[in-house]
Amino acid sequence: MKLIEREVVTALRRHGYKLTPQRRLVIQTVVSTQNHLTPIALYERVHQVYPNIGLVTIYRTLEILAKLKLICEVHAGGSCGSYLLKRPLEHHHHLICSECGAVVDFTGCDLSQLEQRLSLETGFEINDHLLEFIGLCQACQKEAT
Amino acid sequence: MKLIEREVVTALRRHGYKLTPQRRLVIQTVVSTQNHLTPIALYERVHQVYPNIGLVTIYRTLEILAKLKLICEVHAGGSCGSYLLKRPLEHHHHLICSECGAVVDFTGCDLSQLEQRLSLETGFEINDHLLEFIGLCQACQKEAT
DNA sequence: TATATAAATGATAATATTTTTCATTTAGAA
DNA sequence: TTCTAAATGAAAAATATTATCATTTATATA
Ligand SMILES: [Zn+2]
Ligand SMILES: [Zn+2]
Ligand SMILES: [Zn+2]
Ligand SMILES: [Zn+2]
Repeated sequence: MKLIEREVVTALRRHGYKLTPQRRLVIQTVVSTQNHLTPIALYERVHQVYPNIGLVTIYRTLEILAKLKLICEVHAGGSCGSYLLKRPLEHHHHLICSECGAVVDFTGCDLSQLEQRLSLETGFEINDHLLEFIGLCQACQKEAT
Repeated sequence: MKLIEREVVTALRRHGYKLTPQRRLVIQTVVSTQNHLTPIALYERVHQVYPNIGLVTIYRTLEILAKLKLICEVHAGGSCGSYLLKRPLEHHHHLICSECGAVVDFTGCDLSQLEQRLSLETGFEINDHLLEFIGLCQACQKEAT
């Protein structure tokens, strides 16, 4: 068993979750791919070796792994289905209030240095980036007191 | 009519889309809120003043506005439903191949200066950030030739 | 202004995704 | 080995999104 796999398994155990063969397989699959996977893509892979598994089990296992912060969510390419007027038409990003959903735009991200470093280190041809800051707007800060 | 609203309307016209009362209302609503909205939240608002509107019209209008790049998508708080093992448990981000979904992790984002600037400028209390780079991995670059 | 026409709408159905419910099975403690 | 709470999977329900199609309408043009 890979070291990282053992770590995930141990974390599950430590939090009192049982280690079922289904969960083992989900973990094995997640550990052994470099790609991000949707619940359904994951289901299809696990299903190959364990045809009896239910899609719900995938959802439930992902839920636990997310709660224990053992997996990350990827946004690029997908859609969270929430939209906003593009106020400055130029390149900009958002500062978002997690409480009320208010959005403030900002320009001047300057990630070019980081981008160049990553390009060199990984060989990726970088085309775009996604940057958001999450916090509380002034109004929601006051309400929280 | 607000200046920005007129700009959106003009852009629609310029691309040959008809200006229906339904579209006007969707645009008005998007223009007049600082919050990001889901299709359904938008539907509920427009529905108040135009009870006959269909949810499909909201979807279709958003689709057009997105294609013309007149709206932005927001990810914070939502879920794109794609997951990945958290390989370094420390704070890190992702470099994602838009072609094959391969993900490379990187650390050292250093956004603290930008974060501080935004905090001062907007009064937000910033708690988190979302950062992803999107591009083509080496393998997919070769395939593209 | 009246007319023609392609585009847009909304009702409905279809598809896709995610969550609930519940009877049965099972991992792990004792 | 036995017991019990947790986990599973089938099925249904709830949500979200997209497709189909008859009807309506915005706009170009006569
Ligand atoms: Zn940027
Ligand atoms: Zn997202
Ligand atoms: Zn790739
Ligand atoms: Zn960071």
